[in-house]
Amino acid sequence: MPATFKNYMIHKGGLTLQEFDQLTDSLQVKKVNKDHIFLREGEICEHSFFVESGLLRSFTIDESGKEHIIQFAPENWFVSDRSSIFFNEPSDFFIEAIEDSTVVFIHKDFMIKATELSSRFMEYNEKLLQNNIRHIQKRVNLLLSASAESRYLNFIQLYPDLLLRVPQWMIASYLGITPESLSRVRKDLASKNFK
Amino acid sequence: MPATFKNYMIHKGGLTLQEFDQLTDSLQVKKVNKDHIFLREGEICEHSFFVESGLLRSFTIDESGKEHIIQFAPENWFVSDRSSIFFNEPSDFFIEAIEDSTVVFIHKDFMIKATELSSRFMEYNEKLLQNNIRHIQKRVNLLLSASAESRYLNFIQLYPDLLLRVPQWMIASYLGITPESLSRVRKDLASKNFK
DNA sequence: GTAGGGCATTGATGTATGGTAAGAAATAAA
DNA sequence: TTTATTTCTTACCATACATCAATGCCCTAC
Repeated sequence: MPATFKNYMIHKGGLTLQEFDQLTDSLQVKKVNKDHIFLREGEICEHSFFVESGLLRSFTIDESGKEHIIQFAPENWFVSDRSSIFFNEPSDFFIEAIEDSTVVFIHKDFMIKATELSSRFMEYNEKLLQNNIRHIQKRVNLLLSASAESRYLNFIQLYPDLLLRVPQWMIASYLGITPESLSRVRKDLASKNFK
Repeated sequence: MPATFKNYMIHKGGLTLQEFDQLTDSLQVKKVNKDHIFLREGEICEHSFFVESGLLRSFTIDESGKEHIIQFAPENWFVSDRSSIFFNEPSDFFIEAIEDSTVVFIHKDFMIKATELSSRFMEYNEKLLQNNIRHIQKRVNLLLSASAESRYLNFIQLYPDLLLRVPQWMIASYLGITPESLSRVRKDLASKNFK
């Protein structure tokens, strides 16, 4: 039984206890180890994932074999390939556990049924979508306009908790720079703070 | 009467003629000149804009005064600041006409009412949202992983028609490079094609 | 026609970030 | 504990792209 997720859906997702209980067929909770892969590039994404504990990431791999991190998903976050689910297309990216995690597998039916069942859930779901857009949009803007250093500072502000949990090379990958560059950026910042 | 928009809504948006006619209060068609500004940074966005003819762009201006183009909107495209509309927040960006244009001002009520009126429109609207996410997501991935040259090539593929209509410095701005750099990229590509 | 403003190109040079390689430090494995 | 493996740092050099400045090219205005 997905305890955390159930609470989350009832308190934030706008579902009643009764509604939620009608939907449990589409849910599975699993404990997975670090490095477990939930989705591979080319597969069609059938689930959203809700992280009850632990930490996931989604990332692409480009032609030259480099990874580019799209998103981190710590406790109480969702991660999936919306486009793959919605358009039934092969996914562009991978989803993987960075830590041992407890994850709710939410079959795509869940969203459909929940939307039919509850207009409050529907509103919640649209809010998620809109939030998602806002977030990606800001990221585009940062990538277009900001230096590596200010993108890093922005990251620290947005995800202070992740700083400690995520290896630096992944943060670098999220920022669109190399681990070496991030190391240098950090060195510069440190020296500035001592002046 | 917004002829093109009406057709568009009926053929693609899932509205019936009757439904559409109930919603015209929320619509206004305007002819505007090149350089007309529809939305400024800091304002709360009250409308989506549908381009019947002409060409719009949305863009941000960073602290150092540089413009960064978010989106081009030619005929039959929508442009707005979804986040500003949905969350009632001041907008991060500007929307402006690049050409003399005929534009439908769609008050935010339109979407709400149309969604209540027609479940087919609701589906259409969600499809728009999902498409939007897919698109921005791909752009993030390109910005993270691809060189200026391949981003330009990608742009040509995606928007062959815009190539001719949009000044190069704006394409450069969309790609996240300077006009000078784009000029050099083009020079390189041209020389490659003669070998 | 001439004048002026935006736009594109080009060259010279600067800067931020990348690539490579080595070593240090941390973490996991044995 | 010792050994491996991964991660982080640092130094040196390479490269992509930015910046600055000059020139020419269209435009449109007059």
